[in-house]
Amino acid sequence: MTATIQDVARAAGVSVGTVSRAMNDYSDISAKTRERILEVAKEMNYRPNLVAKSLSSKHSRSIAVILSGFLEDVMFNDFETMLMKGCYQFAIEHDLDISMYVINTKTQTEKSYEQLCYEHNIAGAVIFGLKNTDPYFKSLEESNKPCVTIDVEVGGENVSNVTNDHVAAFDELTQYLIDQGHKRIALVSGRKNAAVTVQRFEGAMNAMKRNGLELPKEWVIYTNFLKDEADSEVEKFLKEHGEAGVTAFLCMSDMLAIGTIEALKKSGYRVPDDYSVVGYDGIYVTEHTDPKITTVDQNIKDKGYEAAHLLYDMIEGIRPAQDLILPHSLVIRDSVKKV
Amino acid sequence: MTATIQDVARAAGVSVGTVSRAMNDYSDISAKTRERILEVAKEMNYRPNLVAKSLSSKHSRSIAVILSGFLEDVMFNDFETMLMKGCYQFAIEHDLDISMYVINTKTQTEKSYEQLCYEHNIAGAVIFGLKNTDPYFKSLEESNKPCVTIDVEVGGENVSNVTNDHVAAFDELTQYLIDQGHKRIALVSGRKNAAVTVQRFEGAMNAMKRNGLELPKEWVIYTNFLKDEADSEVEKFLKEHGEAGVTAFLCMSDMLAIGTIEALKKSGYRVPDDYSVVGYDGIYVTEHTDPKITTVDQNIKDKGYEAAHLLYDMIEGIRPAQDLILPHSLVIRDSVKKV
DNA sequence: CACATTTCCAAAAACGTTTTCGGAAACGCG
DNA sequence: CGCGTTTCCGAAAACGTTTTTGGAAATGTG
Repeated sequence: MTATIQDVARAAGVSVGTVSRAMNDYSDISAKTRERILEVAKEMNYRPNLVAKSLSSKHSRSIAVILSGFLEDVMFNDFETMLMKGCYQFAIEHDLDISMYVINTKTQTEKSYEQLCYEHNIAGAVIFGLKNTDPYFKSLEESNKPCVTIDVEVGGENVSNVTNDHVAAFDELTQYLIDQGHKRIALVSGRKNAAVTVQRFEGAMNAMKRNGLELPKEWVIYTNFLKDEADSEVEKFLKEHGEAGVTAFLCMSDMLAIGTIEALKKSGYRVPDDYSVVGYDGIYVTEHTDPKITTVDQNIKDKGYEAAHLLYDMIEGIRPAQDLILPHSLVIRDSVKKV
Repeated sequence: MTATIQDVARAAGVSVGTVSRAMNDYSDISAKTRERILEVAKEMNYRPNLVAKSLSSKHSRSIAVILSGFLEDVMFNDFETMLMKGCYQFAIEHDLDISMYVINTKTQTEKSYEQLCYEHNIAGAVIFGLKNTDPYFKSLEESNKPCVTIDVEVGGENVSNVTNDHVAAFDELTQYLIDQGHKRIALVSGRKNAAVTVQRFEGAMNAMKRNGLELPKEWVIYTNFLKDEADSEVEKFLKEHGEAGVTAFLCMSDMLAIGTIEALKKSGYRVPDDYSVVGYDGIYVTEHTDPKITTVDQNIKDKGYEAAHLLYDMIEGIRPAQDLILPHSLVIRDSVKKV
């Protein structure tokens, strides 16, 4: 079996408390005994039991990534993975214990955020995938445990948010389309009341108004962010408003852009020759589609890293809860043609 | 703060042991007191601290997914995510506590598998991403904790392996190409000595020999499973052996297929009209490329689910360690043309 | 009714750590 | 040398559970 602190203590001829002090680099121990204990520990291949450590210790070095709806949507694999990579990167660099938990709307009602933290003895979490109707909104706000949400504004004393300036980013994306000469632009939108939808819509409108452009009601196509919906809805749009002279589709996500392109191709059009299309998110598929999709990269891995960073600082009392707005970048590829 | 078992005991007027018995549905407690305790617990919103539970309890209900090299390669996001989804699915259905750990070749030397399990009090793990030179090979074999590897044969009393019949699958894929009339087929291969490469090579050769086909040395293109390598190597191949009359590229992974298609397009060829290409893995990008790529789907999510399942059964003593071969399926799409 | 058995529960040990408390030894200073 | 500090470390409490042990009460049996 694996050696415990008791075994090390016995072997080194000291008490367990002393071994603990040696292992944790405390001050009230002589250099000589520390050396000796460390040596013995190494020889015995001793590793502290993190569970016991976590139970006993006052301040926990464990954080978590909480993914809501992970098991439900098949779409955004990249997003979650890249986010986690960022978080894990930070955790490893700072020797934090990190784990991942999956929740959904149902489990959110059964167990508060604070309870989840308590159950697993974690100091805080980076939370991704919350819908704005989710019970966790209240749960987080009321919680004493710090947390960092991604792309969703919660409020509360202990909750930070890491996001991009989606309004500005979408404005920029729209402006790019306009700069390429597009004047009649259809908007492929996400769920009507989702926070991200609202922000991106605002960005689009800002750019259009600034350039004296109109966005007729019939030109906005609503979906639930699902590729297949974009596919069928755009197909319908082409049938109904094909003669309206639209030259470009401004999509609120990359998956919607992919669906849009599929619909266009199916209807016999070429992208970008007949219609231009842009996406939003910067998931890696956009590099491999035909044509490669012009999009806004959210740098999701950095977001994960910075979220973990901020969480850590909140836990350690280095930084207070705050909102962090990370830079985005317009990625120009092949799905837009100058007209 | 959150209620502990002590608080519940006090509130219900019983001892902590009794509360524990009530919560865990043990037999030696009267139905009446159980009811009462459960009620009190519910009212107080009591949730057992899983860390304490895990420390105290003899048999742990925690399993883990261990990802090796997670932070290194940017390529196979899908793979890991889908695998995890499968594992988490099983865990949630069976009320297991599941967590995820990231290791790499370096951390493998520092800490054995058994130590990692001990540190986190986990009963066993599903392990993905091991390279055949990794230190964990020995570590797993010597370990007392059960584990399930994915796609990699380790050996040892407590280690199972969940995989596909890659030889048969690649044979099938090759046969499909042959059935479509292709006789001169180039092979875009992965790392020379990797287990998966060897198996897939064998499958390809089986099909070719059976059909009386040859595979000249110059027609096998080696890569490290990286898309960009496929891109450049195939480009080189076209320059050097463009006149050899090759009509199809048999790729050992989907990413290689994507790279191959890019190279072909860059060189002015159309897929599948000028050259046919097939991939292997079934990652979701292949559905969105142009053309959509014909491939072999490994059903990675099922693999995750079954791996967790087998792990659980090993822990509970229901099934012994064993190798599980899951079905694959040929997914015919648009990247192959009949010649 | 006496005794054996069963049912139920309280008390306490155990899990492997950290942390607090207190005291012995070493040291410094007059 | 005596006394106050400081340095170092052992003992024990604490973290929140589960599990073992033992015994009182309830039940069954003759």
